[in-house]
Amino acid sequence: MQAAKPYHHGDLRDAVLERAAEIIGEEGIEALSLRAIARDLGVSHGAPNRHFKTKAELLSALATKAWSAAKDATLMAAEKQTGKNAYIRLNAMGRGFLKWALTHRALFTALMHPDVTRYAHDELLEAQNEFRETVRRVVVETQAEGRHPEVDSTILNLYTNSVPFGLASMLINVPAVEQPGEVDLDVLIADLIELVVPVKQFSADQAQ
Amino acid sequence: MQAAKPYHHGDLRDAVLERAAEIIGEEGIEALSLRAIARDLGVSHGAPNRHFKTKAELLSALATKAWSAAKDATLMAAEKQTGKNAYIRLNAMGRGFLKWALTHRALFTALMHPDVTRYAHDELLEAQNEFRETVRRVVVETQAEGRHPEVDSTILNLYTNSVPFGLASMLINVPAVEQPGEVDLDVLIADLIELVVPVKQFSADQAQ
DNA sequence: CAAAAATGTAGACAGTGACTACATTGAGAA
DNA sequence: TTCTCAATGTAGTCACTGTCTACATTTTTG
Repeated sequence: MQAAKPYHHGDLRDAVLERAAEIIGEEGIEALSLRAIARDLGVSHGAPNRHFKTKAELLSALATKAWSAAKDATLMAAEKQTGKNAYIRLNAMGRGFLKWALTHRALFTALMHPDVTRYAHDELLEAQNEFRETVRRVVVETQAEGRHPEVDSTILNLYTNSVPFGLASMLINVPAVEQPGEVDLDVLIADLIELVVPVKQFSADQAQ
Repeated sequence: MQAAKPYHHGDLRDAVLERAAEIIGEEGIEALSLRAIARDLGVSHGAPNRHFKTKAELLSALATKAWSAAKDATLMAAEKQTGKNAYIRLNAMGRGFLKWALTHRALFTALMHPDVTRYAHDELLEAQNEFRETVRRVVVETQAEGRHPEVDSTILNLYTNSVPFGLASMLINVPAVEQPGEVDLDVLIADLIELVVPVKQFSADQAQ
């Protein structure tokens, strides 16, 4: 006979976060319920409360994870362009972030959820700050290389961030916005980011 | 003696929508409850259901109202620039929209709520479509005047929309993003939109 | 003026978040 | 190793919520 189900789950905290992301993706954030998660994981309805005192705390933790994952995806895109100039790296970061957001919609949703701000924990602010600094550093570099030198760097940074965030928000949350096909996605993303951080100027074979 | 409270409220549907927006602004969308709205308005807990069969329907109606208000604010900004070229009109629309979003945060939140998409009614799609067409027309005009002629108009339209939407989303929903002061708001908005739809080129006294 | 549609009320039900007291387990101090 | 206690899971409870019913009141309409 099989060993009886152990009293302790072992990794309930992560399992709850993972299932929460699944439910948000499948049924929407409004349908998220601690008790349903507990049922799905085969634990009692109170168990998740050991790891998240309130539902807001669960959302906050999910958003923290999302900021961290977004930073990783953005950084990884930049590292493929090590050695290149800041334009090329920032362009890659924009594409990397946008691709991540569109392929991890539940996490991006948590990231931008209007109520997460209200109950932001220190960890959340920390993860969010790391993301922001990661981007800001390269934005400032592009400015040193001649991108919009006339503009205050805070403004340029806000603008640069707003495009990927706005695009992801609209494509994910706004009904009936033109949804790109699977194949076109990378091209669409590249065309859009090119408008914010142009790099075609550095590509010899693109000379028109 | 006072006349007894009338059996019928008179304008319950609008009152519910208005109170819902207030609650979202004050306590967040997660705290929204049909029963609390009913209590606040002094009607029985079931009364709102006569006007909104489900909570999702209420959110959908609020989003519809929001799209319509956003369109009005955007159009009104454009009409002040009648006769000017499309750059100037589109720039004004961007500023008008962003100003509206930042001064009507609850409505903008409803507009972008991730679950509204899921239960979108025809009216919502209609209101959203009117907004999109309003913007798209002027975007296409700017392109005819020489703005990014190399880009597909759908891409340019997505990009143009993404900046105000992204900025509003970040400033409203992302914790600890640089919050501008009251006085600076118009300047900040103008500087940001200038990056998307430049108009300083048309202003003689701005020649550097 | 009568009938019917619209609107509001009151009660019920299952599901939820959050709290409690209690049970089981595992890790570190003795 | 054994004991102790913090961490983790369980089961019960409570107020509250969304939604559904049956019924009451008002307004509209034919």
